Amino acid sequence: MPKTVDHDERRSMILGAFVTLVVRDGLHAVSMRSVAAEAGISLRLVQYYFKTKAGLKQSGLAMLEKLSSERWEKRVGGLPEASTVMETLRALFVEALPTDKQGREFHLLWTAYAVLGETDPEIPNRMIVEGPHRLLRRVASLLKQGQSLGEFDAELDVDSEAVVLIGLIHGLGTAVMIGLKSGDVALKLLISHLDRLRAPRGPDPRVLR
Amino acid sequence: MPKTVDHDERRSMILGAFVTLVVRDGLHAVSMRSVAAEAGISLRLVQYYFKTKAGLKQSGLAMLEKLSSERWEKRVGGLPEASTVMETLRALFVEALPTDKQGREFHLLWTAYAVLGETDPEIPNRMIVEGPHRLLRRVASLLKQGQSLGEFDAELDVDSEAVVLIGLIHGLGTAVMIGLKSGDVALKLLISHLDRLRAPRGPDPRVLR
DNA sequence: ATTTTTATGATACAAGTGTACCATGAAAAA
DNA sequence: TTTTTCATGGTACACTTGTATCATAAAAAT
Repeated sequence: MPKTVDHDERRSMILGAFVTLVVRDGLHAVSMRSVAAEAGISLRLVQYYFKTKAGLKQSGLAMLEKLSSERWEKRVGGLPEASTVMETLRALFVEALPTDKQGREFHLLWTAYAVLGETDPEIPNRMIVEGPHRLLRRVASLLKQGQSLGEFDAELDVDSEAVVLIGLIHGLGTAVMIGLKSGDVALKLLISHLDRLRAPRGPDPRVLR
Repeated sequence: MPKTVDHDERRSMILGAFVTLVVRDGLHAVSMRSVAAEAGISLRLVQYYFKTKAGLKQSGLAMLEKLSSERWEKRVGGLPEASTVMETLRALFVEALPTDKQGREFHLLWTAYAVLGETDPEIPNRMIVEGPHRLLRRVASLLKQGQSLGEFDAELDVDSEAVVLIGLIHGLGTAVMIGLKSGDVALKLLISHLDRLRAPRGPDPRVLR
């Protein structure tokens, strides 16, 4: 092999340009040529590293999924050792709501893919549903853990509440995106909703009273 | 004027073809020519009645908004005279969730436009936010009415709860669309959520405690 | 009966699209 | 040193796109 170039690095560099363009012009408006131009390379190279446009779009979605997973892991990892489940979930809200530029980008990207996946057979449905499903299980597991620690009402059906939570996250996220409500308000509403799930009576859950 | 053709009828006929194509191929894939073919007319006529493609897309969104308003009015109007606020809201859920074909179409269309509006300057943001905003006020007003009738907890901040409700409707709707959860489950979750807002203790709310 | 207006058809045009193909420098393998 | 393999450039092809233009049947207005 000659030039010994790092394919993975090359690919993620191109995907960076891809994401930039999707955010700016919309997923539908991105072309092989525009990606090449944005990445500062030739059209031929975009073909070389992704073969087809469908490949590029699929890789874009896969990368989106991976990146968001990593960010979430990192944020949870950065939490203090003795954090409550409540605090962990709050961190998820901050991460998932489109409050900052990164959050807006993610929401836009994901929703665009969700819409595209509804009509485009080149985007398999499982690629869309996979991420939310993982998140769903994770939230349910957190709620269950919170239940056993006495943070949340023991009567709750954690699976149901998890669905409601991620539905609420996405729905409020969309409300923020279109400018119906601000990110701050959405976050506050999400937290108040979570407060409703708290264990009844007793200010400190760890002290049984 | 010669042929004396009904422009409005013509336009809504073409918009019907437009919607059919958006649902089948996605908003991004609809072209002037495909709309013409689907409507069984010539390309020239699509131009004639909508001038430009931007005009077609804007009219599509406007029609979507109008149709959904009308459907909602009709459903509420069809409710029995003595319906509770709770029942009215339940009717909204059934109408808004993508449970049947029509519901799925609406959710897909609206979300596609919301995504498009994020990057396309030809779709003014107010056209996107207008519908949700009207719905928001309506739900808030219903909740308030329900409060004064004793159906809902008097302590509730109805405006906040309205935002949570429409966020939940949209979020769960998306969950149904991508196949994360079924429409039945989503509806059940929405209703249980509404139950949480019920007035505490007291079987007959109209009799004070 | 002539003129004007309306509704429609056909088509041309420039731009942009994804993909395929051919060429080539350079580095590793032989 | 020759040969093979990899990374890249350039470009051509067949389509599709939105829009503009020219033409015309027919009906209303004059």
